[in-house]
Amino acid sequence: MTGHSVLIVDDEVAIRGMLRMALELAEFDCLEAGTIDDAHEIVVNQRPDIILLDWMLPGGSGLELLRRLKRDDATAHTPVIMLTAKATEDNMIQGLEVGADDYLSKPFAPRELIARMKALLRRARVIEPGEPLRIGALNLDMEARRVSIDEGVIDLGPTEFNLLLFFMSHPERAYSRAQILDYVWGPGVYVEERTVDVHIRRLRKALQISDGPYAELIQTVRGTGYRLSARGLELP
Amino acid sequence: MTGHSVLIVDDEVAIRGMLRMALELAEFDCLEAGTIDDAHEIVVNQRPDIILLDWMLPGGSGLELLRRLKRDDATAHTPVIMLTAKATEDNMIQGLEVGADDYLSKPFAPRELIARMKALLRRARVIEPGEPLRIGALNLDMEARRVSIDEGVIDLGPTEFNLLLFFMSHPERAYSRAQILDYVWGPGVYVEERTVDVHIRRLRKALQISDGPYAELIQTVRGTGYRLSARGLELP
DNA sequence: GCCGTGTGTCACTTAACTGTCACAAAAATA
DNA sequence: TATTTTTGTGACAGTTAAGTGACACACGGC
Repeated sequence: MTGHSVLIVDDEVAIRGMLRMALELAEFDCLEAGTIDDAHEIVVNQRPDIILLDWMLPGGSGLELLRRLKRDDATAHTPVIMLTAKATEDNMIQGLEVGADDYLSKPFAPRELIARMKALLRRARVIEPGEPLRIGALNLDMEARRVSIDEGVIDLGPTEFNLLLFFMSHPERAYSRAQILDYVWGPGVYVEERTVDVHIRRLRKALQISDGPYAELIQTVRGTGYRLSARGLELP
Repeated sequence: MTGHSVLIVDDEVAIRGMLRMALELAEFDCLEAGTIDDAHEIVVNQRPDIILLDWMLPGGSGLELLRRLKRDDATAHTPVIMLTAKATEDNMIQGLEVGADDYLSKPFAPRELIARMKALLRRARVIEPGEPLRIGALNLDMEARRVSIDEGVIDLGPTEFNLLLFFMSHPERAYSRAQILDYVWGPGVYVEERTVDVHIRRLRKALQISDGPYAELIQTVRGTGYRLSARGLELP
């Protein structure tokens, strides 16, 4: 994992410094930007391999930069990790809709940041904003917040929708209940871990409406949590 | 958030007392140490879930303890919050290098400390991503927590998965049953050594599903234990 | 107020996994 | 070959994890 370049976008010099130190120890090349305009310019000219983006930036939130990047073909495929201050409800989901690829809420462990960066770089899958997510005939439209199988609309509550959105944007990977809570409910929301089970069940039930095997997309990984995977399923 | 144990490492009794009070209110079990040696011993024997570590300690700085822990596989993943007089950048560099997970500079609000501890604990159980492990067509995907041969998914229980994970990350080397128990079951777990045999058998059986010689990967080393080796096997 | 909807939690059921045993088979030793 | 030691194997019961239905509460709209 050498030679990858990271762009750190944060307005606080101290935080940039800390991140830079941590990342350089992990052999990343660091670029820094304090404003959206700087960041945009650096992205266009220097093409970092990955972007760490603070949620709160002067002159528009991080979302604004994300939108600008994703609008531009050249940069649309750069993976972005969003750093969120904390518990601002559905930052996460909102960001997913616009096209961030992963999230981390402060305070976070440098180790985990690096682990996630590596995972993203390896996977090199980037969420396309606006593009509907689809698996077989299962279709999730972020903008309309609607899910359908073939032509049949699936009726999901907000939480189930977010849950499915999360899984569909992170397929083929197991998540613990704690992680799912973090991602879907937001950091700092304290609910029982088993609440996840109940919502998983509701989601599965909703997906079962069709006669396809879509309910089996969401698999339980015993002792760990859950995973969305289409492997081994016969999908149209 | 009940039942988590914290180790407080600080040489000032007054500070330890204050921390203990705050943490017990938040339902943490507290352990205390005043020196590095004490701390190290407690960590090894009692396995706290998280460590609060003062930067300045007699007989070496807190960093020294961090280094010692890091060197030891078993404790390398215990999250550590470093308490610093003031967050100097120097501290951060060195702290990050050896693996502290968060920093807090005195004086700090107990509330913030607890918030950060909770955040760290919640993330402590993240599923560590890693490079995919493969031998021939046998593929162990840590992120998905799934094993496959060619395209066929192998169904493993949690223990068998961990066992295979252990062997695949330490190939070509024989381990005693005691060692295997230590690594796979975790230290301090008392089960019969022959339990390993049974799980080895279950693992072999699962790997035999395919017609390849994958079950023979796990070899018996008579009088010693077991070993994973691909030598002499015809693998695609 | 009164609904309907969505949500989190609980108690209970069901299913899966685990550890241990007793015995069989194999290998080492005599 | 007979004996001893070590490992393989199938079955069992206890334990733990996940599935499930019901309920109570909060919320927004009427």
